[in-house]
Amino acid sequence: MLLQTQSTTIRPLTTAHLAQTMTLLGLTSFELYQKIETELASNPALELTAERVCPHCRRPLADSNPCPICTRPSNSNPNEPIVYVSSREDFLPSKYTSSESEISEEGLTPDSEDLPTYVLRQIAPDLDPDDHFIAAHILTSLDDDGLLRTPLAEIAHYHHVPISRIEDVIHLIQHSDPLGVGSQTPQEALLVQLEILAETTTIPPFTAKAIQEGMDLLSRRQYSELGHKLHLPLSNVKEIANFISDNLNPYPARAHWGDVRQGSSANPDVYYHPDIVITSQGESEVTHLMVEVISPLAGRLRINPLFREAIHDAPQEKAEQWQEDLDRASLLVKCLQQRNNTLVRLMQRLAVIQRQFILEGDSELAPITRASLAEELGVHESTISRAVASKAVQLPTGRMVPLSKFFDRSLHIRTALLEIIAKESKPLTDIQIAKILDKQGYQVARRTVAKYRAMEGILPAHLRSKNKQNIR
DNA sequence: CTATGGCACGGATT
DNA sequence: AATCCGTGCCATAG
Repeated sequence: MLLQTQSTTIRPLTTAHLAQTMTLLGLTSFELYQKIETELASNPALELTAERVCPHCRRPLADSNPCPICTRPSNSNPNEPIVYVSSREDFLPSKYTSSESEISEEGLTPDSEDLPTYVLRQIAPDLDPDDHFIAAHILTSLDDDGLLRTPLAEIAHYHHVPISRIEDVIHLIQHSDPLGVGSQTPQEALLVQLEILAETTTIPPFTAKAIQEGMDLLSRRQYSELGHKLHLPLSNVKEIANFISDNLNPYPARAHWGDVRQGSSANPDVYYHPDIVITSQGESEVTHLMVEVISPLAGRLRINPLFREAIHDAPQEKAEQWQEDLDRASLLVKCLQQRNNTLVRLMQRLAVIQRQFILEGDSELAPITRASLAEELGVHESTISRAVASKAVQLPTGRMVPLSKFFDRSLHIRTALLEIIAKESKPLTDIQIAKILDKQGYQVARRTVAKYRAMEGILPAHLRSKNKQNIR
């Protein structure tokens, strides 16, 4: 394996060293930024050097290694990705909103973890700063479906504000992507989506009414009764039902995270900060991948040499304090290096294994486990787990995905499934889908097909029509 | 009778 | 040790 980061030979590990490395590894670049910032402010032994820039390409460099792009041998293997630590200015966390830290604490599942942050970024520009707390509270209270099950009164009481104000914030949240998040019921979510959709599409008459008044009948598919209630012929009711199942999603969070496209209709001010950025260079056969592990600092963290000098003739009463500062500082620097080193090695390997996925998309994702990678790299499994958890990657397409997606065991099958359903001329049952998948080389039980379908938010065959339009 | 969702079990993964 | 995931069995809706 070429291109290692030269500088870090691993020294004898103290337990403190180990513990801190572990901690740092699990942090996102934003959290890292916070940590270093406070340390920098309180510890005189640390200093941040001026940013180092590659003399050739003017690329900012975050470690002491030579510029990986300019020093790279021209005959290098194109499959060998360039991985390095970068401090690109446009990803520096100093630009992030400060409300961030409050959001990501609750014990959410990894998949939904980023939803609150994602939504908050969208609404932040329109949000009264005083309401940030409320928004954060609401967003972290969402269940896995993106619905808010907590009574509004409870939230209002907690923040000592009138319910109407909570409702205003929710209104804002509901109208961001995924549409309808933060609704209290599936019904409400549908109505929000319907409202937006009405601007661009024609909607069967009485759809809103059907949702409002006949939700239970609708979900139970008791169409004839519903028709009776609304005084509509059965054909109209079926039309409404089909429209809803084709265009609306009662559980806003279900199939949406991961589909996040940047820049589309989302607010341009919205900042989604990756911890790792992958870009591709060149075209066709000789595409090179460049992987940047984002360093949250413009410049390099090191021990202040003056401080190191000064400590020799420190006044008696300060000596102990200073020594402690120095130790802490050097520990942090070392651990930081090690964190970066681990991440670089991890990405080095991942970029090779998942090259196809990065370039081609979901269907090419190789199903690998953290454990197998840990073995290859010769590190403990938990190291990989930590490194992978809660990190966001920006792919060359601009898509943001959680790093954990690189370890998704079933994604490739799910995309195959998605494709089958997209192409179907008439709704296929789970068993039929299972058979087709089997022909394609994916052996899955019929029951599993059903689960994947649910994961993707696709309705069962009998209430699916061939109309393959999505929300928006 | 067929298609699907719920529950729960066991093995793999973290 | 805790959690996740695929799967089989069974009840239920259509």
